[in-house]
Amino acid sequence: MVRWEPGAAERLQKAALELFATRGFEQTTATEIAESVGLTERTFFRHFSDKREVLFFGQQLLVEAFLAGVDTAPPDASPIEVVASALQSATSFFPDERRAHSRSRQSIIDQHPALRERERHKLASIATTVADALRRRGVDEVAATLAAESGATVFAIAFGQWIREDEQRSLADIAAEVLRELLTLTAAASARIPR
Amino acid sequence: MVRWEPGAAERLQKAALELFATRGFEQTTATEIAESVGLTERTFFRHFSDKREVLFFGQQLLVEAFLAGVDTAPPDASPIEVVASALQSATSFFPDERRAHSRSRQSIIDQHPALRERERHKLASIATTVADALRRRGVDEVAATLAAESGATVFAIAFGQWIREDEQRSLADIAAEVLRELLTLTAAASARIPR
DNA sequence: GCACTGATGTCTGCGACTGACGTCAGCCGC
DNA sequence: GCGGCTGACGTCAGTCGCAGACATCAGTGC
Repeated sequence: MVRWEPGAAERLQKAALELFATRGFEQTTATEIAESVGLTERTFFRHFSDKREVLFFGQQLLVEAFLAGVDTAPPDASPIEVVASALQSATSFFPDERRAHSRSRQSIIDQHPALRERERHKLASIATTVADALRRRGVDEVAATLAAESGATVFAIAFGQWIREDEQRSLADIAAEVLRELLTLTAAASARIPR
Repeated sequence: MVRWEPGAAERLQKAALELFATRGFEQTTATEIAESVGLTERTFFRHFSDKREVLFFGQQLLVEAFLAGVDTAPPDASPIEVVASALQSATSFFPDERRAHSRSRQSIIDQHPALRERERHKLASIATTVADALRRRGVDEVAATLAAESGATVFAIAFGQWIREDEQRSLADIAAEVLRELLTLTAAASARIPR
């Protein structure tokens, strides 16, 4: 007989997701989430630094997928090529089986400005992490930031498209196309904006 | 004899800036800010939706500067050219006289994750607004988002460079160079990442 | 057995924010 | 010039997010 059920954080996250979906984010208190899985509010805040964070539990794995993609890029790859590699690695983190789950999770986030703010922050911190990794490869400050932020933008756009109701393509395919569109866009401008 | 001094929001912002700089953001309560200018906490929250927002009072003018730049771009301009125009317009919003003030304000923001989160959110909402304006010009969904987010990234990088201690160039000049670097980066990749 | 650790509960308090309601100068129509 | 209306503020009371301090006790190692 164990004193506590294991996996408290996971149970809290699952319960939070359900409660947010039914009652809404603001109408759900941390105490309710905790007690619905037999824990107290205090324990909730031991696992998550704030109430919003419960929705982002596990994101570290996505960050690591990005970094793995950076590391597997060939040594002579240009910054954007490295980012393309990171995108391919990161997108494989979302197989089609996760699509439905991602959709419902996203619909909660989209409904609450505070959650969108946190989501943006998470994306930005991924970009920062990727930029650091690029700098370690010798890419200069500005180029590293530009490339990493562009990658994050491409990821966000592709993800948004991936969870649309009528979308069939894989996230990786969509991301590759969006990146291609970015290159097309800038190429068109490059000819017309002189030094 | 007037019942209240005018410009409550401005006075609150000024007081908040000073208190945050001396005591720190978390160590300053909304009540303290309000009472330091002869108002109550309740009035503080009537002017600002939350405590962080007091630092971003007036940002609407920056958004309008971006939009003005979008509107003054020639009708046949490519999306990135429109963004370049928006950047030139927005950067003129920060003449060199504002550099010192921007620096001290930024040092407060940089010290508190919650404030950085809000700042990111503001930047993202600027990008969203610019993307909407691009769409109204007939630019398609993905291209509009990509161009607008790229513009926001360029702005953020340029702004960060502009407030460095040893920096002498104008914000507009820095932004133009950063944008040029983005085009160079993507051009290099465009040749090597096939369709 | 026995000390030690780590995840949890309990208690308590602060501060961010909100809704409801009261106040009163200035403006506006008559 | 008078009465009603409005808008900016104050007052009061409440909820909830979040954190510090300390107690509890199953499991683990010795």
